[in-house]
Amino acid sequence: MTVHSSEARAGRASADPDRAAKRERILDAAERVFAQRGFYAAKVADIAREAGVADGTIYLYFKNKDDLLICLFESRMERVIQILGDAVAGATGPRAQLRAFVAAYLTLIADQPTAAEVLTIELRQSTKFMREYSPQRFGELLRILATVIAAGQATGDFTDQVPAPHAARMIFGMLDEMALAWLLGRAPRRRGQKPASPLATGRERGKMPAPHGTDFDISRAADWVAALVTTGLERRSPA
Amino acid sequence: MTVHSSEARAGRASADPDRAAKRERILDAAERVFAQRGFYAAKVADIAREAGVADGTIYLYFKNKDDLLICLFESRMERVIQILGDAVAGATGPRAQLRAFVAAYLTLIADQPTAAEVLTIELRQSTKFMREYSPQRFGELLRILATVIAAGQATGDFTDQVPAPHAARMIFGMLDEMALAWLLGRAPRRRGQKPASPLATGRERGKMPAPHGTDFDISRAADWVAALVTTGLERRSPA
DNA sequence: CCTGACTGAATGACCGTTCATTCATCGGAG
DNA sequence: CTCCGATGAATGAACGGTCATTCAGTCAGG
Repeated sequence: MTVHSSEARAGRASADPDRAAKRERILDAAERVFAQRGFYAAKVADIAREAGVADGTIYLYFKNKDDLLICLFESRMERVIQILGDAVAGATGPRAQLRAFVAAYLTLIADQPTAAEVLTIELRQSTKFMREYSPQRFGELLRILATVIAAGQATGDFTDQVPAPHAARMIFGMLDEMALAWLLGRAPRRRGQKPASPLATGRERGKMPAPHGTDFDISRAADWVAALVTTGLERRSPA
Repeated sequence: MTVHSSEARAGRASADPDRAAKRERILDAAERVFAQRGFYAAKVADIAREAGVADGTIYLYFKNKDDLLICLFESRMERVIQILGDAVAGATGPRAQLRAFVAAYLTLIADQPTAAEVLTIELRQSTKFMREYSPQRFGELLRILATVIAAGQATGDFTDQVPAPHAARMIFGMLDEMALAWLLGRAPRRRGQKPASPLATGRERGKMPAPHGTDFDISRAADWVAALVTTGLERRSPA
């Protein structure tokens, strides 16, 4: 399908650019389906339908369902790291860089909620695996942050009470939790199908509108995170 | 179908205490198996064997596999909340209470790594579901923390730049991430069986000893978290 | 004997994966 | 330019393996 004018040329030419596009179509579909149903509940057939291809076609592009998840992770994570790296590079001085990182991360979540949902929620279904499987990507993200902090410690802007790598981990934890809270607090489910949750196979409980009433402006979260990270909770000077 | 937990009473004399004990045996077994294999990869038969009962027996105590996970969650989470509540109650003043909470949480992780693994890692396999399903328990935990913070804000010990509930979330995120890092950084796998990870069905990569070389004294983590939370990264006074 | 807790082999549904087949496209021969 | 066989991407029905769940028995205690 599609292949109109362009590809023509040198015989097999259609293979490369077209192939990549279809691969991307499948990844996009997988992203949507995983986000909606969760990895384990997502059927390969669902993804195929969503991508508009046959079940078997998926196996021409990916080794198996696991491979699909891994490739999706790699693809999206690369994008994330790119953006965060740019954000940091675009700021000057540890404080500004730290703030830029935080803001960029949360903006990313807000802008790409579907991708974020997969990275933040569904991939956790195999966090243990993912972090064992591709510590690089995830470590890369932490390293960007740790580098900023270490730099700040070197210049004396930041205290060195907390080792930079651990500080980075904690900050990531804060961001991750805020992202999670925000993602779960949005309009609950999308389409008509079964309510997605991997476990909900059994009964269907009346879906509560939002987990706790958790629903907030995520851009404000950046300020909260930045405030907590830089100045902490304690009042600086007595009242 | 199946009994509703507490109903029994009258009927069989031995029924109640005995029954509860066996139920607990199954829960313990499930905890171990889930921690080792992950929820989806864990077979009901594995849990039965681990508990020393027949497959069918599990269904005399739990409605189904999902129910088993839910009950496990409820059981362990109750314990956690109890302990954290006590820790806070045992300290005086917002700062001390905050520190007590942090220390108690991480101590819990260190003392009960198996339970922690289930709550922190494997339950995440269905975070979306769990948090939708039982927001109470999880919210309870956050509320303990938020209450401490709000109290501190009221007394003027803490800044109110960050709304207490969100501050609580962020702190929990930090703790969670540190717990995760520590749990994943320990001696990788236990028994002989397949390497547990739900996804690793495919190839088997030479298991790296530890994700990044992440391995640290978790009790020290309490200090880091407390430091970051209370005073932040920025140096208080110029160098 | 009853009773009912317990057993574990048997059942059946479900889904990832395969593969025989289809068909659009292409290049060379006439 | 047209025709023809080759090519391999795409298809989707069917396969096979894996478990969760069931239930017809077993048996110990009363």
